Amino acid sequence: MKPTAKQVAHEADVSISAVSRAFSPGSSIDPAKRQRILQVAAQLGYTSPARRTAEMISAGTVTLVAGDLANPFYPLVLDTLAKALQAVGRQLLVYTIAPGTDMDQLTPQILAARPNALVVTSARLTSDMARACRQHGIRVVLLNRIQSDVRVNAVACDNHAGGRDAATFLMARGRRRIGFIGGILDTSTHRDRAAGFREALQAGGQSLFAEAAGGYTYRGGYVAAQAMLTQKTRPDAVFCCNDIMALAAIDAARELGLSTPDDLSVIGFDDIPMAKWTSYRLTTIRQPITRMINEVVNLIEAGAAVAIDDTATSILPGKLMVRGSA
Amino acid sequence: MKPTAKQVAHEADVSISAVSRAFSPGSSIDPAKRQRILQVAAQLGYTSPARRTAEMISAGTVTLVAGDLANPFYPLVLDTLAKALQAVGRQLLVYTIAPGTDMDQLTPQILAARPNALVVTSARLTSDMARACRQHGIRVVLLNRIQSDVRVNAVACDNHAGGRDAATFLMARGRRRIGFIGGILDTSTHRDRAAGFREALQAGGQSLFAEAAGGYTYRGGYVAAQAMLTQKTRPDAVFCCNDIMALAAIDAARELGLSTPDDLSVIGFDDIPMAKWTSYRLTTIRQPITRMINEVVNLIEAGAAVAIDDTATSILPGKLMVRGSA
DNA sequence: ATCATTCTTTGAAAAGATTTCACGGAGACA
DNA sequence: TGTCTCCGTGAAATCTTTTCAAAGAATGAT
Repeated sequence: MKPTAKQVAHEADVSISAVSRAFSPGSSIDPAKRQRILQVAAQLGYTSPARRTAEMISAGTVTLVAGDLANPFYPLVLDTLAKALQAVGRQLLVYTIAPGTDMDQLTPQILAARPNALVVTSARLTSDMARACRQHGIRVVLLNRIQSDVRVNAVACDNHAGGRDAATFLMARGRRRIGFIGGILDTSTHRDRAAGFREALQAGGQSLFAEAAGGYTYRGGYVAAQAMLTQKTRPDAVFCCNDIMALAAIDAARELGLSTPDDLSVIGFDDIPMAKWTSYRLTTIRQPITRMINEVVNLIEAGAAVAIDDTATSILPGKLMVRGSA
Repeated sequence: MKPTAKQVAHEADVSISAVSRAFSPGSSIDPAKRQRILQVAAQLGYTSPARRTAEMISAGTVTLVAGDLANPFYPLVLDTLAKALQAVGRQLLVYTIAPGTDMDQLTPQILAARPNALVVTSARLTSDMARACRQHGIRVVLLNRIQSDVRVNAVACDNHAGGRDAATFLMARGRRRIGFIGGILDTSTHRDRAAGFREALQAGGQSLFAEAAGGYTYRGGYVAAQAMLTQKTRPDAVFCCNDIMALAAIDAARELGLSTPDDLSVIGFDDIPMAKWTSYRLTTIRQPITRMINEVVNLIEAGAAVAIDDTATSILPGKLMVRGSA
């Protein structure tokens, strides 16, 4: 019935010992032979008992690689994901990496834990990592980041539409000198939000009045806004690529004696809890976190059934929350 | 050399099969017999291979139970802990629970993952849970919470001294109507900070001018501050039990046309990133996160060597960061 | 109350996997 | 070239899990 080591040994024309050795790391065996045995074993569907229990243990484990916990949006994501996974009885392993770093040095650690799935948010997935995951049968879901260079599942907010909505809204309010403070240039969130924003501006007969990159941080957003607002002619509105930069822009304006929204309209993206604070009342595009996480969990759960290499991309609509800042 | 099932069987006067069954959950065996076998096995130091690999896999896993990710202090803790554990090659499992909830319903899930250690922050550890952990040899560390009803390790900031420092500082600035906005009454952070604050006030010949509880949330802090500031005679200073409530107090004051620090001095606790933002420039007690996490990791690593039931409590000094708000 | 049936528990034995052992061959070094 | 060491190997020994058959306890129907 169940495939045994003996069958594998016979098929691969080696001894039973060799099969056992192939499955225990660190035992002395010719790498080529191990490769062949593993291949035959995979074909017959054989797994060693040790590996079987290992799979038992780590069954239902999801690894999250988070890039930027300093942005309050991501703790929110983490919290939502943690609760969603708890609800379906899965475990959540968390790794964080410094923003901008890639995750290659973590690869061995991550793979050693043998998670069922890998959720990556706000961090770059290298193609090496993607390949390694595919090899180990680990389902990968990119959250809020779309990469065309690797074929993986992705769930994101409709950043393009969000950018468009922001532009449309500002133009409808009669703004004529509209600026944009971006995040990190080679991220899909930056690109899509910028593209949608620019596109709608163009459709409304306007073009970008000013532009800068704020690196998704408060500090960066503050510096960028300050620079924009101290020009000879300053913008009367800015769309910021995320909320903390938008809050920074409001702070910078305030520091210069400008008031929002009279002197400067500010729109952000994310709808972090601070956006509601009375000092800010930030108008922003809300990301549908709960729905996004549901989608992620669905993809992970489906992953067990469906073939592993399908590339589903799920884009969910954001929602413009109009508060006081624009 | 190594103890085998046969030895255990002989010692416990049962068959080898029985020993095997005792170790595989769900097999039919008399519970009393299993108990006896497990005890003999523990005495001889025998573990079944399945369990051995299971221990291999989950070796170095630390579980964090976080209660309140909405307070930006805890994402900071999470990030620091994640990086520290990554550095020593351990895995971090994360669970979150709604603030105020206790963690008993998570117990089976948490134990099933067989972590090496459990770090609990901003959540209540029940004595059942503590007992279960002790039984399974899981080292427990309470972070930023001290419970006298269970005997576990704890790492915290010196909340008492922090409260004292806040009071001393406000009095030195000539404040005479000093209020306090607390968190949740039955938390040790609240109690210790309040006690230290009150004590120093008393030593300076003053007493609390006003007092309210803000539940550690922005909303709660805002409401509390608003209520205090709309009294006939309002306080000229408030010490808030954490930073988000302090920011809320500043917002509430601002909304009422009061300025900080002229009309109202505000001091917080934690030193979250937002405290530095130019709209707030919050004077606050900084918690030494890095040192606290180091301490936690030390306790966990030491846990392997030292006996399991020692009750180490490590209190680290905070530091008053003087900015603009007081 | 009695008998049949089923379920649980159990050790013996079979089956399966890992570890040990002894051997053979490939390089390293004199 | 000889010897020594180290790696890879299958056979065999050892260890563990699983299957099997039997005994006993519990349940239920008559």
